[in-house]
Amino acid sequence: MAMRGTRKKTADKPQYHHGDLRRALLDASLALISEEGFGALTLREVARRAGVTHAAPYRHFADKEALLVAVAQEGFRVMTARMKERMAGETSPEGRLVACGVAYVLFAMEHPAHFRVMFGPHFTQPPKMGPPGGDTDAFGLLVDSITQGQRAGVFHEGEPLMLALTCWSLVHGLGSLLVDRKLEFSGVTTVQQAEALALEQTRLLLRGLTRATSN
Amino acid sequence: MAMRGTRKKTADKPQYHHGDLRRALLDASLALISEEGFGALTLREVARRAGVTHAAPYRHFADKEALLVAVAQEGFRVMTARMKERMAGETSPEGRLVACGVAYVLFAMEHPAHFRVMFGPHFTQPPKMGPPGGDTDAFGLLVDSITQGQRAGVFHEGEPLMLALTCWSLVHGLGSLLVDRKLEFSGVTTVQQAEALALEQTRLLLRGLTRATSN
DNA sequence: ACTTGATGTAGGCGGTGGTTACATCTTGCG
DNA sequence: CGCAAGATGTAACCACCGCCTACATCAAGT
Repeated sequence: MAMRGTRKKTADKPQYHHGDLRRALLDASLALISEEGFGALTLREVARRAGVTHAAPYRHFADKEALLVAVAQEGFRVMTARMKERMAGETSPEGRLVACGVAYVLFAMEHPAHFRVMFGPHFTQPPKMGPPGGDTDAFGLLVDSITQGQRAGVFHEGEPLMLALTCWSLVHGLGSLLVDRKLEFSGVTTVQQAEALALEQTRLLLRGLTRATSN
Repeated sequence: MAMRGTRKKTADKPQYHHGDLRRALLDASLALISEEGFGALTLREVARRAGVTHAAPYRHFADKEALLVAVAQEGFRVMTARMKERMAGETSPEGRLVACGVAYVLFAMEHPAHFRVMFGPHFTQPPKMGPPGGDTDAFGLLVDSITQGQRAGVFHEGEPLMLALTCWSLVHGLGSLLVDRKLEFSGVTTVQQAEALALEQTRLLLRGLTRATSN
């Protein structure tokens, strides 16, 4: 009963069974969440989109939650990388902090499915992140940029954790509102508009963080 | 036969078999979301908790989404009322703005199920809110308090909509993080702690909003 | 070649869910 | 008192899901 070539419509390179099903499953999950929402994420539908049987994913993920955990971890890696990349171009503490926040919002806009999984309420156990300073420690980058600003004397004194939470709240709120399309009434839809808005908002908060200088 | 004593005492309307099934369904939905999460919200389980058959809810809600819409609208009413109540005690523009933000976060902590439904991503059509100034126009309260502060000369000039979006982002982010239990690592769990944190955060942002002179 | 392990297929089991059609009961009213 | 109308119960339909087992296929090493 050899039926070969059933799944591929075009005779692409005769890959292995699938080539990299694990990657394909992750991508299918992200596309599915982006297009149909979190509630539509189903192992069977993910397999369908990847062009395999509904049992195949179990060769790569123990169960549905394991798939979600993988998505979340990948999300934290990508987000942290984006932040580092964006902060690298800035030298001043203010610039680095703003870049950090803008990167967060940009990540939400460009990877909404990752964002939803990472911060959504559907985990029995929070996916463990790497050690402080690791490639998933996004929050550490934020705290560091604040303490550096304080050491440089440009930021107000105060508990760094609390200040970091404030910054996080701001960008997480903006990111969430954007991802969930609650700001469309205000005309903010494109990535560029979101970036501009993030820039304005983070600068406004920055004004409350910095010491006596006017402006 | 004894169906009279099973329900509430405040008989504002003649009560039928169940008394007020509509109310009971809403309450069951809220409890279910709070306890088991949004994904566990199922019409059948809601009916189960309300003590009726799984088809009974259709006498009160056209479908599952209609139930959610009702929850969301109620949420906006309650949130707006909470804001007004909390802002009433304040006279200064700064005080009113802070009260507005703190009320938002408190609402999220005290009504997490409402909050999730109101701002969650699972609506085919956003539930229509009442007219500006109505009992569901929470965002209007925010914008008003900002324009009043500008008129009084204590807030920085600038597009009120953009400033309002910034305030909204901050409190929405904090509310979301609290509701989704992402701040437990920092030890913030109780309502009082959340209120204190909201107060600090809004005041920090306020410092960026106010003009040079005042503290 | 032949074995072996990873990978994917075929099919099924037990269960849930939204929804509808129709029967039954309760209530308020004429 | 009896009945229409509304509120709830019963039963059923159909789709889908998560997970599991048995089996086929393929790539590669010896």
